[in-house]
Amino acid sequence: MATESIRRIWLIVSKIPSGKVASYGQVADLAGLPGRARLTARALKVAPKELALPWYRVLRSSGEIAFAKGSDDAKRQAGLLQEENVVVLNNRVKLKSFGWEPSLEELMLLPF
DNA sequence: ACAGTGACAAGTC
DNA sequence: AGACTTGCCACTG
Repeated sequence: MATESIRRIWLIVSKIPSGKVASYGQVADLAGLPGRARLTARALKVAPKELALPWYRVLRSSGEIAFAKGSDDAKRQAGLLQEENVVVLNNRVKLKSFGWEPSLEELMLLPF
């Protein structure tokens, strides 16, 4: 069974809007877990696929896709992002253009 | 108990 | 642009 922290991370990820991306650290922060970027990575790895989380909208703080460049996982992620009109060049996304900046209302809806 | 290992990040050089 | 270091902590052997 997933821990409370893991479930909070899943909740945040589910709120990243289509066409936008967030970093592992940002997701952890929003989940009330500052400094826990690696837990975000773990949470995505163990997430049951029935949740259908938009895991591919989560990138490194640099905007890079976390998977090794050229790997099947990286290619799949880039493809999913481009379907949402997010531009992926050389395994990375420009956070300046596509980074998610949650509005106040969105933050208010969070359960903490 | 203990050492390694992560879908990471920020700081330093 | 890289390469390293430290901090994070759940999980695994």
